[in-house]
Amino acid sequence: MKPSLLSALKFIALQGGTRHSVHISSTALAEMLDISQQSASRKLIELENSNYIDRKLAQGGQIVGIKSSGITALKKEFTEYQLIFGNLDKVKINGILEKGLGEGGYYISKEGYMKQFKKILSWTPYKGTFNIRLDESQVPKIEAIKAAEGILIEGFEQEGRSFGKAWIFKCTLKGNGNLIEKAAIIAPKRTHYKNVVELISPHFIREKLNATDGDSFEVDVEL
Amino acid sequence: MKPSLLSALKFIALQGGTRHSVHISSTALAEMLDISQQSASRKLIELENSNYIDRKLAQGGQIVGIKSSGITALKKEFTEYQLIFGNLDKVKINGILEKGLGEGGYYISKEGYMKQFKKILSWTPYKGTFNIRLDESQVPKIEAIKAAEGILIEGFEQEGRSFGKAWIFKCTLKGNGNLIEKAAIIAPKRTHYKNVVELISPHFIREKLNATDGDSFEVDVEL
DNA sequence: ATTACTATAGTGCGAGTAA
DNA sequence: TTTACTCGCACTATAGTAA
Repeated sequence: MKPSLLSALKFIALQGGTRHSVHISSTALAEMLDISQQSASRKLIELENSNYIDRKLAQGGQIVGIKSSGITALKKEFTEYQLIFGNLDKVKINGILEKGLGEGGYYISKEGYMKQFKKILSWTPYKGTFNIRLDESQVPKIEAIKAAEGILIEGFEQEGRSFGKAWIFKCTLKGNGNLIEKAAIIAPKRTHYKNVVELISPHFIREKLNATDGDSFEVDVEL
Repeated sequence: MKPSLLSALKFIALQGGTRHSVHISSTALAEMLDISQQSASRKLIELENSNYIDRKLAQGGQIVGIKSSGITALKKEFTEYQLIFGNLDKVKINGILEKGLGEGGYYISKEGYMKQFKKILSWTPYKGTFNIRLDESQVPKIEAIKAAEGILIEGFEQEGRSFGKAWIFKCTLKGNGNLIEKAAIIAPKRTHYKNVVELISPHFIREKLNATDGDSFEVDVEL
């Protein structure tokens, strides 16, 4: 959704449009958004064509209701601002199981990391990661999760190699009709945008949940 | 602030930019906003020129920090979403005292209204209103307050005239170094955008606070 | 009063590219 | 790899206006 459309939708919402239909005019919208009446009119048409709102012309304006996809868009926005201002203590992210490269398992099984996991999580991770690929729409969430700064795992040197710092976030995992209570997201401290999250857990999740690549999962992250 | 700039600023904020400087690249921003790298670069320049962010070019990208005016802009946005989704129980609005037309006093002093005020507020309003003019930036708040639906005051017929329904919102009033604990905003149920709110109170506020037109006040509204 | 069409003006986008 | 310039074109906004 284009930012300019969103701001028009937000105006309607501020009039109470998420709760009931509201009477607005293109002139009023134009004033509010500081654009011309004609542009405001077009925005309303665009919002309607994109299925975000219902419209009906009426005496001296129009009756507008925000449809569910419009409310979803606004909620997404709201959630992002909550993430920014730390108003959330849990975030749900959805994605699908992806085959790992085995790398994750190699790293986390290093004693330098394992010691810290045991101490912080009070369980011993299975020596492999469970990788979940998120779709693009979830990226802000994962970015914000990283920004939230989880529990710090210290880096260390071993066999002449250096293993970097990482964040972990406790989480639960739902999928295939099961719930895994003990799990955590592990993310290198210095990484950029990636839409795959790696989970550790005391269980060999793939086997326990009888999961195959492409299965859908929901991760509830504690911030 | 233009909606497209705001969405760029929000991206920076989601990276943690409200808390500390973040390393981002125009390419990453471009992907996220689904615009070209060139446009993303331009947005960052615009944000800097508009004093919303600090920038410093760095190895493989740039170090960006959100300045206080940027944070203010984001908070305003956040507040509006909180208003939309009813996540606020109090709203602060600021404005200046304006001479009333005497109309408000005429209406509220009608027995049909007064009876209801006494019952709901447990105090008897002074027979006049205290009118506060808000600047444009506060309009979303007053719109949202109305959308929140306050305590309903019923309409009635008297002397062949009909007096309409109204909402009241309990509030407090701060200004001239004083605090008025007992006050309420009264707004006709069917009105459109007006940037003046009318307050009632058991006190003759203008006298009690020794207030003159143009003085600044803060109204804390209970939703 | 409205909404919203058409025609034109102008802004902003992205391709190409330099540093 | 970056950032960010110029330039041409396309999209978008507004003026004028009808309904």
